[in-house]
Amino acid sequence: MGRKSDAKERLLEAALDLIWKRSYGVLTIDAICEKAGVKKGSFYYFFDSKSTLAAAALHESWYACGKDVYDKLFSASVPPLERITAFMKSVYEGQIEVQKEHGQVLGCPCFSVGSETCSEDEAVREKAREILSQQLRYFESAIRDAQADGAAAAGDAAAKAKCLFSFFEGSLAQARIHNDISYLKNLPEAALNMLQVQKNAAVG
Amino acid sequence: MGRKSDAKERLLEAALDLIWKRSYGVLTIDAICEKAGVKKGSFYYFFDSKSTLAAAALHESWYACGKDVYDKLFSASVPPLERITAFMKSVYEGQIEVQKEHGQVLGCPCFSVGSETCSEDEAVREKAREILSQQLRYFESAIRDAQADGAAAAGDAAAKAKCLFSFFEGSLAQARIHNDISYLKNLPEAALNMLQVQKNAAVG
DNA sequence: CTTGAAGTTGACCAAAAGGTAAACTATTCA
DNA sequence: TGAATAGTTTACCTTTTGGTCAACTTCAAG
Repeated sequence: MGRKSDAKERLLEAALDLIWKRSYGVLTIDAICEKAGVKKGSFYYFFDSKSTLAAAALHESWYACGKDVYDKLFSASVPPLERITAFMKSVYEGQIEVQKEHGQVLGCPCFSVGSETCSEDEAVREKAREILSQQLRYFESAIRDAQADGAAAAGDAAAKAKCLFSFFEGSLAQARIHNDISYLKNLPEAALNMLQVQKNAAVG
Repeated sequence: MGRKSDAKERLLEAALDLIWKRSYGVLTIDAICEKAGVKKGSFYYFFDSKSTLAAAALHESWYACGKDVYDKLFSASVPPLERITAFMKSVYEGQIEVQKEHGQVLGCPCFSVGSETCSEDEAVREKAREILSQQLRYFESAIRDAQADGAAAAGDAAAKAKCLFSFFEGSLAQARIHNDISYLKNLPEAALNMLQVQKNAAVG
């Protein structure tokens, strides 16, 4: 019973949007409230600090959206290396859209925020780490499957996944920093190279 | 003539330290002043905003320190691929020290700040971009030299450099986010792999 | 149609932040 | 010695921010 409201959702959305488009540091409770069209009193009805809200916003964005995308692209029904290339391609295309819409490549909010909050703000830091660790596991299991198929070179799959994921996130961040989508264009191809797939030499 | 002072240097140092250990977002003029042991009036005597100071701090840290390290490690007297592996190794070892001293892997301030300020704060953003672009060029020219020597696979050196540099910065950022030095351990080896050096198969 | 739970509002407060300026101090050159 | 220059300090102001609270509104179940 009682009154209904979507204010909580609006706050989560506003916070994520500010974090993604700008940064965690730029978050103020006033700014979030204004963007969400919610009064400060209501903010404190739902959350007890901006850190709590930000962690919740990252959580929602992953468990209610991002994860589904990963699940689809990394589906076991797709050949393992294709999961990776398809994922890379989809990120590239996604960021093209983002740049068109916002005038800026925005990259991955967890990675940016994770780096920003790594030495404080435990709630946010831990949430970013949690999500990034989950994303890493998609890479790892695709690599393991590719190795089992003989499609990827053998070797420590966890270490390779860390490399590939670092390369991926690093490229995304460069694209954000330089607002330059070209950092993402060769991602699919470069990912395959990293996994040392045997290639048919393209004879000119 | 007039009075002497190192207040300006102390402000630059304090700002860089705060940015590196925490983040750009956490910078406040009061905090910088307190850390530097300088009164706010003096701050405004030397700088006109925190953004100006931060850009100057990044500038100083690169042109008065960082660049020398790159120049030494990427010296033309060293075989090109060794420049890269030696660089990677030195970053790994450097960050071990950083973690020991500060309890945290801190990574590369330009990369963190660049990502944080990419959609505002033009002065800082441009300075971070400038420095990162210069760093990229060290990679690019080493790759070019390695290709000329036949030590690295042929192909678009600029694109390869972007890949390698993204991988490098991505790994550093992961190490920072997870406070986990292991992201950097295999950097030298992984860098060589990325450049597709012909390897002597290690026969067990 | 009332009652209580759920959510909203506006007014308010204290602290922190950005920013200014006039008076002061130290240095050096003439 | 005394300007002129370079840097420092203190006190002050305004705006922004984080945070609280009591009064108010809406809703739905009994």
